[in-house]
Amino acid sequence: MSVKAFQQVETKSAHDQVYHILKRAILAGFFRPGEQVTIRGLASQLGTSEMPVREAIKSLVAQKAIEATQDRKFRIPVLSSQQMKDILELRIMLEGLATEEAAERLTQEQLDHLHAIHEEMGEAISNQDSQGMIEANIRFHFFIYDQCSNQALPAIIESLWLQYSPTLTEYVPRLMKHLTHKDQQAARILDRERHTRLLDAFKARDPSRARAHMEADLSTFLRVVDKIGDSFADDFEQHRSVRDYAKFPLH
Amino acid sequence: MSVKAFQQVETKSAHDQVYHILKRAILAGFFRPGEQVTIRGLASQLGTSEMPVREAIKSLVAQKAIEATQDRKFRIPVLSSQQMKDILELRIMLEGLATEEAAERLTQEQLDHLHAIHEEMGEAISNQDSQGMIEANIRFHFFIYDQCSNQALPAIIESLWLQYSPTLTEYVPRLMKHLTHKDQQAARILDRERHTRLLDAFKARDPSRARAHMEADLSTFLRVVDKIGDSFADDFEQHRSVRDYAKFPLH
DNA sequence: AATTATGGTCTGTGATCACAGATCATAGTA
DNA sequence: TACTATGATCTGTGATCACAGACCATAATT
Repeated sequence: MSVKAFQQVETKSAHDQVYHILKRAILAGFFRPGEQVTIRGLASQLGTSEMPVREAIKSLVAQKAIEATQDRKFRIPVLSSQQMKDILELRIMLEGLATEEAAERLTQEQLDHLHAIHEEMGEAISNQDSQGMIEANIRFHFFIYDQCSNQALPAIIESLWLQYSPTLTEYVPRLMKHLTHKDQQAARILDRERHTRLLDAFKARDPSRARAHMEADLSTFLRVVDKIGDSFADDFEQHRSVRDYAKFPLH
Repeated sequence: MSVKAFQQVETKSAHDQVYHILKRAILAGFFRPGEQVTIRGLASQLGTSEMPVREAIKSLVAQKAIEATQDRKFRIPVLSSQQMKDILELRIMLEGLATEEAAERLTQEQLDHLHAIHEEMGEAISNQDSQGMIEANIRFHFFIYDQCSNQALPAIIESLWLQYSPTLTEYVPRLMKHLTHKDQQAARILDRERHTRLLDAFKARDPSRARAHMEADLSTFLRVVDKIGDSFADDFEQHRSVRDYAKFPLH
């Protein structure tokens, strides 16, 4: 289910297509926290009518990926640093478990596929293709999670990512400013470094080491968020901009 | 959010009301696994039009509380014993954590409220009021989870309950048959016994003991499901019956 | 000039309708 | 009698419309 967010979904229903497009767009950082989303706006930009968009938005509201405000509008949630930390705490548990379970089951073929995604991500970094980098990162993680033995787990992890991604995307460049220049340089290849360490653990057939790496990386980020706190969270504003959905075609 | 499923929701939107009614109905075992739910059927029985019901169903589909079948119908999911075990495994982690966190924060007032629910459940058992027993049980658990420090946790737990409750309700009487008569007698007051032990741990201000009790009880059930397996899961059929929504008034 | 009133616009909401696909009972046919 | 064909019915789906509330810019009034 979750990795399908970045695959072509072969459903005939317009509602499902809109739903998956919006999920992809949210995960890819296409929306900014606090940004308002409107039914008619999305409908016209996606070339469909209100109905499928309404249902998709309501579905995402149920998953807390979109927020229904008191004045009867929809917007992308703005997470406080406390909410970020809460979700990170759960991510450490759940993605740690999923990583360990996946490590116990990964076939050579699946490992090769992970390597392929890893290479794609390397190319995206080389080409300064941040969009491609983000998408490769998502596909890398969810390909792992989808291999875990607990079938209920990937969906929960995905729901956390959906809540968390827009604020995360907004946080990252701001977190960068709090790092030294040397650390910034390191951070640019950090994701890939993490993936390399994970792949090593997978190759070594060491599930607990794989889990430890995943947990450690998320814990590092948790500490950073905890340190920075809400010091810059107050300037999330209501965003409204013309959106280019060319990357998420409906047909 | 979650405990509100059993409170009066003061929203003006028909969609939200239908959504909460359906959640309550699902958690309370009102639907049987495999049972078909239809938009027009619910709309007429709830005295509203198709639109709010459509949106509510789509929301619940996104949470996997309702399943969209391949032949374009909606039905209550039928979970295999493996799916039950997967969810139970996550429940042990998540409800264990939530219980521990709640135990660290419970005020005396909240403890008193838990006692009150505990008493209600005792009366329901005495009166053979199974509906009241189930609802008291739900309120007892979610009142605890709602007190945990991690604000993202209760919603995840609720989503697991929504997936899990219909099949669980169907399982229980069948599991009973696999117990000895003496064990059956014990099982009738099992829920209350569990709650008593939990309340003791809460009163003793012992979070880790509270967590251990919660985990142990769920683990016991996990072992039972594992032992019984899918031996009787094949006779879940498509149910269709006239539903009495009198207990879930829309207005 | 400052305040109030007004009207247009944008929002979600609920209702209704036409339609296509699936299903099933019934009637027609071999 | 057994099989087939047909038509009624039920399903979700998508589109469209009217409506009320919020918002805002503009005009009228004090």
